[in-house]
Amino acid sequence: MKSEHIPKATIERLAVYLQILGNLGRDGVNIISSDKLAQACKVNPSQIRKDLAYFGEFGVRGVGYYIQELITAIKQSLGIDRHWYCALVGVGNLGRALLRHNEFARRGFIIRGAFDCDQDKIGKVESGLEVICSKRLKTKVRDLGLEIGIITTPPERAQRAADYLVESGIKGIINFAPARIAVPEPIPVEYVDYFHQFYALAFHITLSQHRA
Amino acid sequence: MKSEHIPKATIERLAVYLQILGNLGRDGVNIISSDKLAQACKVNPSQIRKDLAYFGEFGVRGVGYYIQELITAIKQSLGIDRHWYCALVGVGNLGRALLRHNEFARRGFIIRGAFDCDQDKIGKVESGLEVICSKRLKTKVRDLGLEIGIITTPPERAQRAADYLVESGIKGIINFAPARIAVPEPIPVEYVDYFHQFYALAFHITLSQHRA
DNA sequence: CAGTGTGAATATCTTCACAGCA
DNA sequence: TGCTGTGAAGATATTCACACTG
Repeated sequence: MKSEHIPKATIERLAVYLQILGNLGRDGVNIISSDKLAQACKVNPSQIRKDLAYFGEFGVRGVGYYIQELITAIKQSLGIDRHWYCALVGVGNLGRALLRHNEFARRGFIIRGAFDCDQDKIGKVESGLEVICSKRLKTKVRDLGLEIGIITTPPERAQRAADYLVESGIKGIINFAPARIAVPEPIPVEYVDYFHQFYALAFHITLSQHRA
Repeated sequence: MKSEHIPKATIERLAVYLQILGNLGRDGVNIISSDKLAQACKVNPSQIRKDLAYFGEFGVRGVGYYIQELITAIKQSLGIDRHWYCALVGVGNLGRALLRHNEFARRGFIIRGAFDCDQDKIGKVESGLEVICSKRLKTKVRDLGLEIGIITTPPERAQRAADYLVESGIKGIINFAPARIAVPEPIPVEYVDYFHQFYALAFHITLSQHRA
């Protein structure tokens, strides 16, 4: 297959497959069929086969998928078979929590620069990183090889942070601030707000109670 | 319209609309058209009108939507025009970070119980909450009126946490642990893993570089 | 012969286009 | 006149069903 346009939903599911495969691999499982994997992540088996087919042929007919190979293949497909250096902008509560969270490095997203525009914060050290003035992003992005920007400012400062990042030549942005940002077309932006999931849950609970 | 089945994507967008409307409201804007709102969140204007139509008629023809009214209407539609009491299971790094994060209470999700199965943690106080043995969930869920369970355990303990929560009569679960969990049909589960967004971003960046 | 890979069929979501109302 | 609300059309995504292969 190796098609051009890949559904957003496929990417999300690949991340889920990866998670499950990782846990299975740790449990010592070596091979899995699309049916079994489908059960584990509650999707349709053909969905899995189709999702994988966008990137290549990773299975063995009559057998299934070798877990370690499949993990490698998915990581390659997503582009996470390598390190990504990140710039974090906004050293508030959330920013500090993320800086301390060593899961980032473990998953290959290495925060190498912490930025803020607050004079009181600049120069202080957080998790081994000196907080640098946001206006110096451009130099640092170049010198440290930063590719991903992580915005953790308050909402009203998110756009400015995005502007600095874009200007500095960043390749993509993850925005944790509860505000939409505008960036030039080619730069991808992903939004993180786990309250969305809380809202969805509240909605589903309310709905089922309404029916009852 | 007031239809029965509502697309998952619609719920996600409602959360986005809410975010933008909130920011606009704070900026003193009173009325907005679906076109203007659509620009702000980069979706199709009909999409917004259709999303809202699932829940009722909130606009004024020839005028647009009164922002405060619309916010109220969306909150009601999602079931977040009230408080939700939550149980947090797993007082590790992530659990502690969430307990300290007062944004939860501000958005109406009040963590009233912190649970763990580690004897060393039980009895300690975190952000004003005494950590309680997970086995005592049932009593506490009843006594404190907890409705939502938040799982912040390591992946290998997520299923057990889910089992305790289900057994205790919880109405819905948010799972921050990087593992899928199985629960009986009627109980809704939402997964939170912001690395999914990092993966999606890495994918998009890699894709665009590959094209270049 | 079990289980993948995939074209065809179905289901779902999004966008269009315009009727209808303030 | 301007913008909502919505049926119909179009675009996308999911599932089916089976040919194909190790």
